Amino acid sequence: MPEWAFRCYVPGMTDARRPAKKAPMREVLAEAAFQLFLERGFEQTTVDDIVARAGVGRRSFFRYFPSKEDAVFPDHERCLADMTAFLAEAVDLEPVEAVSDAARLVLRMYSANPVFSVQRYRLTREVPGLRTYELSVVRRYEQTLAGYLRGRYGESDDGALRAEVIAASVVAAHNNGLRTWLRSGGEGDAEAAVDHALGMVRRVWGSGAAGSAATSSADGDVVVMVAAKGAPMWRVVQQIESVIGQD
Amino acid sequence: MPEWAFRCYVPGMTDARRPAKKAPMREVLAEAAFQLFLERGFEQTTVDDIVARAGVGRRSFFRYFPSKEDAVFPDHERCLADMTAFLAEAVDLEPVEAVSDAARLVLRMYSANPVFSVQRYRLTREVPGLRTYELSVVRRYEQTLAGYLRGRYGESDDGALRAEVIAASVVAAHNNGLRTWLRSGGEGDAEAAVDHALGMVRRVWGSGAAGSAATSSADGDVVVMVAAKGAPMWRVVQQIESVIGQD
DNA sequence: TTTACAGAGGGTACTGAGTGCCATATCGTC
DNA sequence: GACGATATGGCACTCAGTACCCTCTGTAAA
Repeated sequence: MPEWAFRCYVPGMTDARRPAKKAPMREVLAEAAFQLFLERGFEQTTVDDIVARAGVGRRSFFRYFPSKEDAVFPDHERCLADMTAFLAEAVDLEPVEAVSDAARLVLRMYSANPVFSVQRYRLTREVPGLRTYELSVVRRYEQTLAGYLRGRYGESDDGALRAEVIAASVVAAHNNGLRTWLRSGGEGDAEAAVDHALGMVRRVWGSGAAGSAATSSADGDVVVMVAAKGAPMWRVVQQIESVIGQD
Repeated sequence: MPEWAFRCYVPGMTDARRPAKKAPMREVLAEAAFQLFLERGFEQTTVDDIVARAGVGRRSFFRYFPSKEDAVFPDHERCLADMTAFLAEAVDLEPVEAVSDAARLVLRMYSANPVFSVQRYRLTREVPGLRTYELSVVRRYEQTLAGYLRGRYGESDDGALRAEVIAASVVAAHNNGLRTWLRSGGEGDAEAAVDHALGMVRRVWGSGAAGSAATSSADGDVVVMVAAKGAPMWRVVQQIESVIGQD
């Protein structure tokens, strides 16, 4: 575990990565905590153990991390802020594209520190308390995406419902790709795995899919297509895309 | 809060609802806890308060509930078991239909005790700890659905990915409908709200949608349709459905 | 009837997370 | 040097959750 894993934050939307002349206590604590968690396990490590290794007072830990779990995910707050900022600017993007790109910000945070991310993934898988904590983090991302989509879709056509379902789909697809990469030990191509997973969501829900497809079909607006009886709808969609040369 | 709210469990798949001659301690505890949570708040109520009102020893509380939060959701374990049992039998249903019906089991648990469900909803909304706990419960439902879909879809065509995205969509749609009903104070039609929400998911992901549609179009397999440039894919799907007389 | 046993509940003491309060640096500023 | 602000340490407390052991009660075998 290189100590810079706790210092450098990559999605680089805000003012991160000042060289940090005195190794801020937050990072010292996060590193000490994570090393101990790897050595003896999360539940077997007390906050007293952490502050002892970090050489600081116990009270200081809770000044920087509201709970022991927070020390395992020291970067999500910033990433969430970046996502919010990104979406605030994303007014001209197609909505599903926008939230897909927003999800990619999270992926980039993980893939920037593969070793750390993989170790954390294995740790989180083992500890129920960390799994629950991670759920609450993921939920905040999902609500951020849903809030954005609600704003874009407005009240029309079950906008709120559509926003929530799409947000859930994007998060599920993103996490599927991310976990595939994490299970590989950080060896494969994380971007490709997530792009592939998000592609399925974009094809089903995105308006860019049909839009650019129609544009790329020089003949105009008429689509003629043959569908087999009993074909599932997602396959029909795939078929439309292949007919009109999408993807 | 009628005391039967803690006794009668409705989705009735297993051996529930024995009259319970001596008011089992688990229900006594759940009711005492819930009343206290409503009176003075969740965090302001200690386990000692609960066992004092229930007139039992402190140790007994943790024999029936692994944590304080569990006392707020005393019925989910059983509902989860019912869902698992239901899906184990659902081999002939179309997969998306099956998980939609499975989700309706959860809804039925809520709508069986409207007053209790609405009070719990308001309580959960206020208490971060309960929100997090609820997330972990919802996640278990979602994983149950995803596991079933994985089994149905197999390894082909990104089966695992599709399973997770659909499970997430179904859960999101279900929760949207459920929350709509809960926010209404339990006045509206819960089934209708959830059916409507699940309909959107079924139309997009279900194979029954395209299947029965193609079947109902007497002309055969050829679908001719006109799509406007830049139309969103979900609207294209809607259009296909209306063209071939679906829904 | 006595004994053995099992299962439900009660009691006590302990660990450890998280909080509130106050004391103590440390640092820049006037 | 005085002063206020911010960062940190120390202490005491509450409370959730657990380990261990006790009592009681009902039941079945001897």
